[in-house]
Amino acid sequence: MSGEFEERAGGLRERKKQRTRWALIDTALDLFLAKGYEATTIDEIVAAVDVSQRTFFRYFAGKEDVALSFLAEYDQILITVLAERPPAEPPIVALRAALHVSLGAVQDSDEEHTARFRKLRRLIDGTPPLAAGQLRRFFETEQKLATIMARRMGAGLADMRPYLLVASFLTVVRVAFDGCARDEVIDPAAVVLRVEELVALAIETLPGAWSAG
Amino acid sequence: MSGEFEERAGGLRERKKQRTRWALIDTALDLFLAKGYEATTIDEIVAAVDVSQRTFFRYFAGKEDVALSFLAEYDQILITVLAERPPAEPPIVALRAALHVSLGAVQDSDEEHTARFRKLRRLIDGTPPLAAGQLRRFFETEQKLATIMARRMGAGLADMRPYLLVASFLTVVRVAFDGCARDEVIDPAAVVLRVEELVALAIETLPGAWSAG
DNA sequence: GAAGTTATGACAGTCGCTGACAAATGACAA
DNA sequence: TTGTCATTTGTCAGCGACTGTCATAACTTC
Repeated sequence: MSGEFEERAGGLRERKKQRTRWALIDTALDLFLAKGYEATTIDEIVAAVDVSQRTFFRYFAGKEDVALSFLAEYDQILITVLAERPPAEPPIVALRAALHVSLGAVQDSDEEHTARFRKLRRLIDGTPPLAAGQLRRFFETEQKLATIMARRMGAGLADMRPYLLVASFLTVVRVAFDGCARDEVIDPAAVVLRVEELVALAIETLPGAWSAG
Repeated sequence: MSGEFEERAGGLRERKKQRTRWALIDTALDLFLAKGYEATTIDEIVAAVDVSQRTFFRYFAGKEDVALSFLAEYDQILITVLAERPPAEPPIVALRAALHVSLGAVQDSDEEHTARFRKLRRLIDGTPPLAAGQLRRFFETEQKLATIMARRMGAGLADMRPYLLVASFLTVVRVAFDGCARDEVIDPAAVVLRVEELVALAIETLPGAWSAG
């Protein structure tokens, strides 16, 4: 399911919008890969899709956004699932479960969507603005997850422990993605595997590494 | 010592350069605080300092950089000190020691520099581009520290544990800064205290939080 | 004080991005 | 089908960040 959005055909208008949206995304990704991110202009993208530049900026917040926006879906899954986890569950277990569902959605993507993941992954390495953008997305998700976690843990506003836990958890996930980039692991299934492996490694080694202080 | 750079007067030329540099930084910070970051144009900054726009971009990589660049000094301290710590020391102890030195440099700043910290701190909250920029700086420092840590720990390239430790450590520091921002703690001394407190809290609680998985 | 190096200014241009208004297009009811 | 309405799109004009180029000015060195 490359997106539960264009499936629910809300009408011709909505369908058309989704079509341009994905056309812009795919064209942008291809151009970015072919000529480089910075060397590609918005004008080239919109010319290829045959829409006006103004329309581009009605769909996306900026050049960076056209490449990264479709990842937001998975952040949302993470947030939603964590919020619905049983409150009695240990925090780290709940986080891991939410991550598992989110990564599962990545793995269940159709061919088209998998191709986008691959392209984006190859693209982000060696494109600092995109790497920075992804970093920002992680941070935004962290804020939302931390709020949910604080409620789960019944923590007061001054209690930093939920923030600490969520932030360090997402950091592990991010490090896993970075590692995949470094080792040129681009297949979504392989990436997913590696993320969960690193979370397991973190659970195994982090307590010891931190408690030596 | 607001910077070990302008102290070592390398000649008239060098002194003049440092003077314009700080003039640009201070003017920018003041304007950003007065009118807002986005509402302030580079033209306004350079007009106030009476240099050309072109000169501005010879000193700084961009609008964001003029506000954040002077923090780089402290990242550098962190890196240098970690590299010089005795290899036998437990990793977390070495990180903590390096952090202590870096934060010590912040506390030992002169009045002028302390004022800059305050301004920047007030500025970053509610200015997403600057917050994102700081996030990026953290990430860059993380990469460098991780490399040093990998060498310290005698870890191979595939071993992610040094990355994991450094990244989670810097995340704790970052969360501490965020907490200061949220609670409007702007005094450098208070910020420093809070960061070290949160690191202590993390050492106390993170192992337990992570090992429950 | 002359020669050489380096910083600065002026100018022109590209590109990302936005506001405003008019034209086109799909939605819906008569 | 047709007319009305809401929404989307294109056009245009403009701002501001940022860069390359080249001449000029400033410091440095001998």
